[in-house]
Amino acid sequence: MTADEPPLSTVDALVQLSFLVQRALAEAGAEHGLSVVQIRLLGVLRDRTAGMLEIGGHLGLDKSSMTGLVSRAEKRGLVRRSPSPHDGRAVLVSLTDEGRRLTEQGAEQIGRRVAALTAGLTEAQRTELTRLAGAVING
Amino acid sequence: MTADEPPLSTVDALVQLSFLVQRALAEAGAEHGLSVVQIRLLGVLRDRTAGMLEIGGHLGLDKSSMTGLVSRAEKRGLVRRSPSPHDGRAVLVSLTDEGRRLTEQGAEQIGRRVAALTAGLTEAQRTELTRLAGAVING
DNA sequence: CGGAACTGGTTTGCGTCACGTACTACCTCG
DNA sequence: CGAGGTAGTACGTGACGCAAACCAGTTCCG
Repeated sequence: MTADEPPLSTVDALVQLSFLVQRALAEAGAEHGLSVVQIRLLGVLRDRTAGMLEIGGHLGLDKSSMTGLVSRAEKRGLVRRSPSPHDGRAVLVSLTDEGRRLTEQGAEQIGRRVAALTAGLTEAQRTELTRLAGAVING
Repeated sequence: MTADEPPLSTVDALVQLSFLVQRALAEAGAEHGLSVVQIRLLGVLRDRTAGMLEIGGHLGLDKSSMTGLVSRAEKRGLVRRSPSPHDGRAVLVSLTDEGRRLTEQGAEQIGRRVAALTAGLTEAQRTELTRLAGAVING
């Protein structure tokens, strides 16, 4: 008998939910030896190709943190560094074929895991949750 | 003019929302030199006093990870290790007064930051979001 | 043109965090 | 008592993350 849990505050609910999602992300990544940060890196590069600084902006990381992050991904053959044609200082980071393959595959698995979290909701509830989450995101 | 964003899938919405919340957590913690993990540690200890293994279970961490985590918190005077009266092997971890103070204070700041995320919602929407998140959590 | 100021990245050094393995001390059960 | 399981710790390794110093191209301006 699953006891009725005490009602959560909005804050507690969002915090706990975020941990659930993060854990799903971490587990999905672990299947391919990817950390959450690496997953985010691939996610950012999915539809664009960007410089280190720009990626760091998306991820909220310092540029000095980027070097190692990208280098590790590069060493695994997921990502490629190429010199910017317009700026001799800059570097463009993009997915390799292997990286793209892994990104698609990972996205699918993350989808499955996160969807499983909402398996207990009705379709209407899921839609509503998505709408509300979207409203928060586009604050 | 904030352009209408494209509609997000449920998965994308939850993932992005989780990152927003995690960032709020990280920022709130940073004000006191606490990492997200340390915050969680304090959170677990807020209403109970537990052994290393039990805490590790709540946090999803290996017992070997716990030693360092608790030791660092102990070094900052936030947490105390005491021998279990019933089991010579075990150790009981509990908050110090300083740790409790910081926990309360941090909880309040986290509350503010997370609440700020939902500032754009109506009260009814916030209630509904909380209900749906709760349903996922007790899924 | 030529130097000053700026900018994108890397390097280095330090601390946090997480894991696996190995080891100690302490139960518990037969 | 001895075998086996359990709670924690120690140690080495690796991913992260930041700050500060540094380099090489860029841009700005006189």
